[in-house]
Amino acid sequence: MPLEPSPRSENARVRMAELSEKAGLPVATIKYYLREGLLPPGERTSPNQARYDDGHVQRIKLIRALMEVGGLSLGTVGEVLAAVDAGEASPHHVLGIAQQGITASRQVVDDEAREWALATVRDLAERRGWPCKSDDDLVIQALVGVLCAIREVGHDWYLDKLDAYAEIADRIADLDLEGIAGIESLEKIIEIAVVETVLGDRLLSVLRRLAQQRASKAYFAREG
Amino acid sequence: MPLEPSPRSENARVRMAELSEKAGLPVATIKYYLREGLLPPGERTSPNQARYDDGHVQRIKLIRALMEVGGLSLGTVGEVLAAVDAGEASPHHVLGIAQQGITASRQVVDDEAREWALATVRDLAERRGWPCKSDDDLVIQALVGVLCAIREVGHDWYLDKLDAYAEIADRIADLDLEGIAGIESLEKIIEIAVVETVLGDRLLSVLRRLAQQRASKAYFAREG
DNA sequence: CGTTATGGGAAGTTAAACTATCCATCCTGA
DNA sequence: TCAGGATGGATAGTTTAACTTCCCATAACG
Repeated sequence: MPLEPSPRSENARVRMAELSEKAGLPVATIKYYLREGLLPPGERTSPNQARYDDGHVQRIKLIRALMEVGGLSLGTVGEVLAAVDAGEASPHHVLGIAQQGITASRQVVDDEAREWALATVRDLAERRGWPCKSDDDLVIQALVGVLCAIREVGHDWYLDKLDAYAEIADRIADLDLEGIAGIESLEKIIEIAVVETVLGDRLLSVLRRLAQQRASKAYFAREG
Repeated sequence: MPLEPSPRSENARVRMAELSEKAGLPVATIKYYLREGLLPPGERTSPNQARYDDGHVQRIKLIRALMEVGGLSLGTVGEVLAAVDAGEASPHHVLGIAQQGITASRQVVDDEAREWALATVRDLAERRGWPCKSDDDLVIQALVGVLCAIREVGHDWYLDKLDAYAEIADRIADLDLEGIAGIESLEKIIEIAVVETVLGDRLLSVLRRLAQQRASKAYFAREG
């Protein structure tokens, strides 16, 4: 057991083996993330040695959370984190990337359907006073895709409730904003926005499932 | 152009080529889905010929929507649809499968963290009057995973808002239930529940993003 | 009755996300 | 100081998912 030098201080500069242990990932995987640029290189101590710190551990945990909980691909995580690091002008843009990454390659082919969806979105946005400038905004595109999918699957009735869901979305957004209020660092704001939405989407979806159980139990008031 | 027999009635029994066209998928892919059992076999017209109907088209569209919009893997789609077909006793169970499929393989390793998350969930459920019987329920497990991920990533503050999000989840669930009220066929109910939640999660997440743009614009009241 | 399509299955492909193996240093404990 | 395990860096190999391609014996069409 030749190694155990660092006195385990709170923000220790550790080497690969310990980073691997703290992060709960095999060394080979961490090396892979380094190669892919998802993880910044360690701090050099000699031409071919390096140390890693708590920032690396946090970064790895964020990567895994975005993948495992948020369902993003490693590639999308890379794009999102790169945008975060770059302090990309607006959170919207960064979140657009994540959104795009989640709602994978679904560009609607049927022109008529896309036209209908676009009109629906514009109407909704106007009713709620939402910004809806460019039709080719990533988020708008995603919404168009979702709307078309719901229609294709034959559940148009569901769209009658669009306004009701939109109102709820407004309340969620207000809540989300509280998490950002008072923070100045743009980079921090963007990271919070990413966590809040990517993980928060999942959180809300699970809570929704639990609430559905409560609701259906109350409604049917029999075995369930 | 040797074929064009069916008079294009509304619910025609078509053959592979036309099914492929209506569904917008290559023949080979449809054959693959048949092999995998995601699609029921066509109606035989001779020992090795078959016809397909609108049910097949709908099924394919559902599969694609669940994959592309809902982000489920083909395997998860298969499990979910099998459960739907089997008229699996409760919608909860079916949705649990989907939930599990979305929030991939994230079983928390750290015992202490899991214990904390479980306690948090139980408290929350009690406050809201939610059912929370078995700790090993798939949905509970998913929630535990999400909670741990949020904590690991260092955004504990986010969890202070758990109750606020839970309240919103309750309102969503009530809305969701409207879509099911009045339908008797259990199988239909389950399908609606699946569509409402898998596609509905995504719908809500996109609406949320749009609402966030509105909210942040209003809050910062400057460029963004 | 010759051409084209079909159902069915085996094998090949592509991409993502790792995992394994090398090897020339490096570092550490005896 | 020096032997042996660890490290950084790179290349090649693995595994799984989701298709695609290919093939062939049988069917259907004109």
